[in-house]
Amino acid sequence: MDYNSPQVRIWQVVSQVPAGSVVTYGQVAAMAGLPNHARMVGSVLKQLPKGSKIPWHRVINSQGRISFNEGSSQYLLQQERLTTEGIEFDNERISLHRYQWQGGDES
DNA sequence: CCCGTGACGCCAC
DNA sequence: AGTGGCGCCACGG
Repeated sequence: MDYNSPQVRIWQVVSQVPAGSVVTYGQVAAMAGLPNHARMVGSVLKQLPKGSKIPWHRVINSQGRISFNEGSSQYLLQQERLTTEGIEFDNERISLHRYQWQGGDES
């Protein structure tokens, strides 16, 4: 396993996002050293094994919305988890201004 | 190998 | 605010 592959770096970034905060796909890509590769983040998260501890639900799109189709079981699961962590939805939208994680937590 | 698809993001209308 | 086009690129057929 290549511990410096794009997917591993993406996992590492997402893993650092604290409960109660969110990050956008593009932001994760940039933080992982892959600017302009937001799509890859979605692709990587999609492949996560189902029992994964990685907090994939804290990743939303740049509009502050969940990227699954509204009403899908996945959408509901993500929304449920975020709500549980204290994140508020304003008409299906999350205020990035209030919840977006700004990193700066590096060691 | 070519092509459609997609958990994206930006910008132009 | 909605729609469409494009850049990006991993995946599956």
